Amino acid sequence: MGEARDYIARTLDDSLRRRGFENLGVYIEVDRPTEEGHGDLTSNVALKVARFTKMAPKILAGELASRWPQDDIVDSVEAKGAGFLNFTLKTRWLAEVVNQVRADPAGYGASDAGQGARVLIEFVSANPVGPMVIVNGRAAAVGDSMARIMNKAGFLAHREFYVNDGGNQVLKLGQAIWLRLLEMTGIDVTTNWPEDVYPGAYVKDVAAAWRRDHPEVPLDQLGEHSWELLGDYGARVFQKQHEKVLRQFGVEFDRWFHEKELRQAHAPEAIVERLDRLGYIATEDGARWFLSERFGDDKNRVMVKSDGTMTYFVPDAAYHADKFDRGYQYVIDLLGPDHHGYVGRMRAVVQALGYPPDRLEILIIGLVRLLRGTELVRMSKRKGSFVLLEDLIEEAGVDQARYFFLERAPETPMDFDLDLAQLRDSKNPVYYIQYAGARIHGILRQWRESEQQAAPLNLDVLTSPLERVLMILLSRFPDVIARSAMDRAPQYLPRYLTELAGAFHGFYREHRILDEEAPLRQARLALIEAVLAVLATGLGLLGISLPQRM
RNA sequence: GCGCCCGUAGCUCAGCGGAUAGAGCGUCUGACUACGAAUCAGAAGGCCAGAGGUUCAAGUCCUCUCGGGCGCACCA
Repeated sequence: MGEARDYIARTLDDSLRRRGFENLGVYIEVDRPTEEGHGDLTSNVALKVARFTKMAPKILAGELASRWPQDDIVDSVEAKGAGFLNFTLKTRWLAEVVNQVRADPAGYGASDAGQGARVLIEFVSANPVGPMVIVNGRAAAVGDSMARIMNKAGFLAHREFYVNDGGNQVLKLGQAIWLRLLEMTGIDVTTNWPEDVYPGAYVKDVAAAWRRDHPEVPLDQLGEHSWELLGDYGARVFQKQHEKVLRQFGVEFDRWFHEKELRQAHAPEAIVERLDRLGYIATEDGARWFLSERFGDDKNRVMVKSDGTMTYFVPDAAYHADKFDRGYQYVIDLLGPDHHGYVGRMRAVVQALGYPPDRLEILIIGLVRLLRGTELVRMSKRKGSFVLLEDLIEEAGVDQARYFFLERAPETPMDFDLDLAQLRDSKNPVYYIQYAGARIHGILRQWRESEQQAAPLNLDVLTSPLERVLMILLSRFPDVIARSAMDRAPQYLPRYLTELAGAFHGFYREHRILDEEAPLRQARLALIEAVLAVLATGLGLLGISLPQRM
């Protein structure tokens, strides 16, 4: 399809030049039409260039159509409407896509849209002070699939999880573990529980685990001086947990980047010094401020508090500098909805440090509201009440959960209906796609078990409209992936796969395969094998399985 | 108050400045003695929140208004 588009665009350009219209190439667009009956590809170039050619779009389109050269790709050209050119491609040419897919079933869909650009996608980055919740699952699904899609489209994308194990949060976690340890000795800690320490009951398990690992330590020797130690222990426990749950969810990170390492290397201090040398640091009220307003931020930001400690922002700035220093051309952050107050300052610091600010792409993952039926489930990390990602995986399954997260635009707020996600019936759209694959597997299985002889493959016999629709969809696959990668929009893929599955189901109802004469049978088998390959690749990019039987 | 996201069919949402705005669910009608009915064919359902503007062309871009969500710490 891409090939046909390029060819048509070139030919249009030639025709315009022959008429004496030079340099109109940028106005040539060849797109897939939004409506049926407008051909396989369409161009609005006659409308676009009207003000340069001083020709009525209708007339120019008519002339371009009537003088279209003979070729193997375009079957017919029609001038329609206000000046549109509608191209119908030769069915035989389209059928070549079947050979293309069969030549490399797993590789089909790849493109060089990304031109090998190195990309770092940071996502989830949940603090290691508690279990992962459903919102983390959305970021995990989006980030992971985005990386898979971008890699398929010729980018070199890496996945990274930033572990906030260096700050105050970990101390607070240590304090909570300490309190839970005291509790185990019979002391009442709940009555005077400190307000800013997580009361979540899950900390009890961590405390118990620590006790098992360190039975020799007398509990009365623990105190405030132990918080860091206990916190580090807890952070490691939770990171392990995160890794495990994410792996279950089909998400692997290329690197877990520890804030602690940055601190040990004094990278945060270096960042403040760097900004200071550049003249972007001012001292006021005993604190050192980054003058981020100069770079479009709402207000200046404290980097070093008056007590000498650094704000969370500083190591994070150092982390981002590190990303660019490692040679990534695109740095993509997927942040939670509660972080969009953070975007301005991060952009500002990147710019201040001399990195290209437009290469920092911050995508805010929309809020996930949980419903059970119509009832809103309230979540609060501080109160310790929330639905865990592992519970969701258990209840809904990986395939369903990932599909729900990936079918809509990442930045839009969504309602996640736990009841609906648990439905294991046809209402769940992921089955629709998987069922198409299972049907094809069934037919291929039956074919292998039959006594039928294979015939030489001749794609000329694929002439029915329903076959044609499948071929067009197959040929669009690389474009869909490329566009999904360029727009950072994984949601294009579920929609495409639903369309492909639907086209297959329609074809399947209408046409027989194994009952046909050998040439047609062979060609249709090849066609559905190609459909299967694309379904498998597409679902694979989404991290969704394609079972052979359902 | 300021900033970000969102207002499209009864519901959940697509829609890369182009032609008659789409899909799934729900509703209604129909289709299996045939490779898997978790399927298919069809119908009904819309002042794209509202008002201005830019454009040959606006659901799409710009401005304002209204409605919903979220964020605006010497917290992380």
